[in-house]
Amino acid sequence: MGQLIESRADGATLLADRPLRRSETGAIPATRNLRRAGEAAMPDARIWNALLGEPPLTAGELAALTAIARPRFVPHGGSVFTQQEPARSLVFVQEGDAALGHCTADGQFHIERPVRGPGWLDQSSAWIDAAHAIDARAVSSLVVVELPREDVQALLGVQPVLARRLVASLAREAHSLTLNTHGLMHKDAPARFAQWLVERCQPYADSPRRGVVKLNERKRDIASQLAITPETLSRLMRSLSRQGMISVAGYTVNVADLDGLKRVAEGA
Amino acid sequence: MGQLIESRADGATLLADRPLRRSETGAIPATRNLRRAGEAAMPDARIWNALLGEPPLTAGELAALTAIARPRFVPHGGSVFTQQEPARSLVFVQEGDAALGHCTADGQFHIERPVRGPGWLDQSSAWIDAAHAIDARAVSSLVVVELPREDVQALLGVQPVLARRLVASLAREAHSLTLNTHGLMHKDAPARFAQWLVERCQPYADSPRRGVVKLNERKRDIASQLAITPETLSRLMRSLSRQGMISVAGYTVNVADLDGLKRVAEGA
DNA sequence: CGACGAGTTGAATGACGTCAAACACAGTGG
DNA sequence: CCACTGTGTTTGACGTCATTCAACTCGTCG
Repeated sequence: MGQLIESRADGATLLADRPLRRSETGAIPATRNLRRAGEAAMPDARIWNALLGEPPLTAGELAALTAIARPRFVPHGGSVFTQQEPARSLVFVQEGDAALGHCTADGQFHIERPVRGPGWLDQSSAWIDAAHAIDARAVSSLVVVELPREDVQALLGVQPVLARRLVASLAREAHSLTLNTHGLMHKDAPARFAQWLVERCQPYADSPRRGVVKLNERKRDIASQLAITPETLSRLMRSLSRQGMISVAGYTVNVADLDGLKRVAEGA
Repeated sequence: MGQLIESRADGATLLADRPLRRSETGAIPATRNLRRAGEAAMPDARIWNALLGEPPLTAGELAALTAIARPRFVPHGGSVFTQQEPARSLVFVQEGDAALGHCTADGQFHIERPVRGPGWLDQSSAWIDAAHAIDARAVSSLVVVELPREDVQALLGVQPVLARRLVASLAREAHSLTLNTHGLMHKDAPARFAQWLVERCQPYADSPRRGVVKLNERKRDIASQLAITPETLSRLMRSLSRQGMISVAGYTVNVADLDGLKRVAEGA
């Protein structure tokens, strides 16, 4: 009860969904895999397929992967790995919400990229005997899985299809990092935010120019990902609202002009 | 003759080396490989080892790679590939100077990352059937080599050591892109420029706190890489000079306080 | 010489960050 | 039901950093 209610210019009355509060994220999700450190479940087919891309893996490949997986439990707020720490495994999140970012001097953690559910945290550092490039933290309780480099390397020779998948996965990351770098170098804050919205906007089936974006994270964390301050993000949302491109109700953003948003995302 | 001469506060009189002028870069370098489009030489062992990292490749591996290499000549200023263009090969520069960047509306090319001699231009897009993430242009005349994805993929199964190398090479790129992104998000212009200097500063053997950086590109291109304007770069150099950390003579930067520079690079 | 391109410098503008105050809401304990 | 607190967001005033625009220098090339 008692959620934020706002009435909008278009006549719709929207019920704002719950913001993510610190105390809530602390609660351990009611998931069968998260009971205790010792008994974290091994990743299943769904996880591996989500990590390694489209064509489903064969039973043999799944078995080979599962054989080398080293699952590990990380409590909410805990550190998965830190920058400078030498990487000896490929690391991914099997379940839960994590974030890549870096720790400031005053103990604050600045999120650069959130990583949800099945998703890689670091699939590159271990291959080149380098330290992890950035810190990784548990935003919720997590099951992370480590794949020791030597073991993965041994698999490469035996399972060529798997090798192809791992390469593709790494390539996907390099590709998206390249695009991301490009955006940071040449786009201003409004363009980056508009792009962020466009990327997660689900257009309505009946009117593809409109859509909704649910904000699942605190706005300050969104700002952090965009490399701007929460204040600036707030002003950006107001500015886009005034232009009639979006309307904001708590943690729900109604996109009224997706094409306009795309234009802003390209511009500058 | 008639090079720029500046006298400095520390009393040294320095002969500035030649800046890169547009017209000069147009000249085809006197290199045996660059005669005509048809006769670009196949990459040799030196090239492959530079591309794929430390432990030298075996004769068999070299032969396998050379068998699938498709060399191609690109004249100075020409386009190697463009954004949006679907990638069907891994692409690297065998010889010459290229640059990754993007073309502005008014025909200007903004350099994001220069790529010299043996160096990858795009080793990720082809693996995921994506378009090239950014444009690539020839800063000098080039021999670029394309490795068709299917052929490389076939190699993966036969040459596990080669697969390991390709993965490492891709991982190196992902790792450095991650660090780069980090810098763009959290460091201001002075910090980024200081880092840029530190990275290419060759410290003197007898006094490791001092060193030299030769600028091989136009300053506006350096600015472009740092995502700042030439004016700002000029002011930054003056500012660091005033603080006594560097002294600038044309296209030679004398680093007087490497530790100080490193401090600036970390700060902010 | 004059034109041009590269670099520098200064003044003005703008974008974004910083700081402080106010507000909204959830959770607490009376 | 109430006040009280803590966290998250919003808003405004202000400062700072970097870009923009315009002038000017220097060296090269025609």
